Amino acid sequence: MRYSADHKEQTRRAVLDSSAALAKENGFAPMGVDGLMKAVGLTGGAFYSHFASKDDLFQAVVERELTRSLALLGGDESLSKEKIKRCVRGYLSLSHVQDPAGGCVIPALGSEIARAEGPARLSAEHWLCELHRAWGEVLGDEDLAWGAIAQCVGALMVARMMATPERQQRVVDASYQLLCQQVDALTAAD
Amino acid sequence: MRYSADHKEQTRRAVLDSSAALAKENGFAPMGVDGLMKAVGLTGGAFYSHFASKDDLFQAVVERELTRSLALLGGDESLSKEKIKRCVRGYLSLSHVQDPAGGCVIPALGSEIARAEGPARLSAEHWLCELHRAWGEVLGDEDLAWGAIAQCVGALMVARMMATPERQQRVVDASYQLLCQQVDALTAAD
DNA sequence: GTCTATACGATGATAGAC
DNA sequence: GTCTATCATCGTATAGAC
Repeated sequence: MRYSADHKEQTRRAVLDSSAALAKENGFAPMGVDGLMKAVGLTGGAFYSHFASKDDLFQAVVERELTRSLALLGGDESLSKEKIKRCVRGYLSLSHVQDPAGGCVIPALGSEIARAEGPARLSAEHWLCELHRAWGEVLGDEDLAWGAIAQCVGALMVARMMATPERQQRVVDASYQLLCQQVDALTAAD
Repeated sequence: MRYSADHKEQTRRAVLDSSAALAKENGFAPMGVDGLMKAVGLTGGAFYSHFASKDDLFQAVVERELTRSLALLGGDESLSKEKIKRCVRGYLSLSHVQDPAGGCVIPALGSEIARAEGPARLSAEHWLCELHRAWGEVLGDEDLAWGAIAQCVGALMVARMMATPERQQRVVDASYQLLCQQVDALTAAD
């Protein structure tokens, strides 16, 4: 073949990376196959050597993103309350608010995922439940585990609707303080 | 004129109502002007007698929705902790999770609003700050006011990503319990 | 595997008849 | 104000040359 053995895999990975960032930035639906491939230096026609359809890409993007986020937030075996607090601190940060392309997929594409009825939604459900299980084990409180996840997702969405950095910071800080209080209250009760 | 005086206003209202529901259900971007007008029994061409552009409609939809939600959640002068809890109970309900078309615009179109740079985003910011002010006054805790808003938004988004009603219910119930605990803790400290 | 060219439908928006 | 007809553009996806 005219192309090296792993060239295809590398290209597919590049398309996936670029598409994920673009989708989180501007939404998945308005993203065109043409512009998507141009972003990695190729033309639209080459897309279908790597993905069966745009829907196929959506599923791949969601799975890639969720796997990455899970590894970042709860994949580690040595999870502890302190580590969760550190993860949440990073999640509820101004830099995360202002960098949707590099951040978590849930606040960016959550509603699109919720509307999807295919495997993308099932992946999201599975990942969220997995994170809930991990956090619930450490926190010892299943309600708080769901509440913390919802708090993080909601705070980021609300902060991103704010126009000024000051207000964005205000929202994520408030959520972080609340979460810390709740986690610390549990610790005190141990 | 061939049409009664308030006919235009009525039609505009109908388009607005229908578009808001459709946008919350399937997203605003993928909604076509043609299908949008067909939903109220008209053809696509008539759209531009009521809105300058699709962007103009987006702005109108967001403002309409936010005004309505604000009235429902914090517009009343007789706001109290108990009333906030009742509002939150309705917000964090299975019926709300399963009826995006009739529910709050923030979890449904939040990311699209956040990406908008025009008046729609400013409207959202203003409305969220207004709700925060109202809840903050009653709760006497500004952090908790932001946290409660974020909790509601996030829980609804997370619940909508769940595939089964049981898991959806689980998520919103957990968030409701947490919020009640926090509000009651404040009341006890009064 | 990637390119160019193309088929085909849907989109946002406008013009003119009624 | 609403309709039909139309334009220009862009969308996804495919076919064939290299």
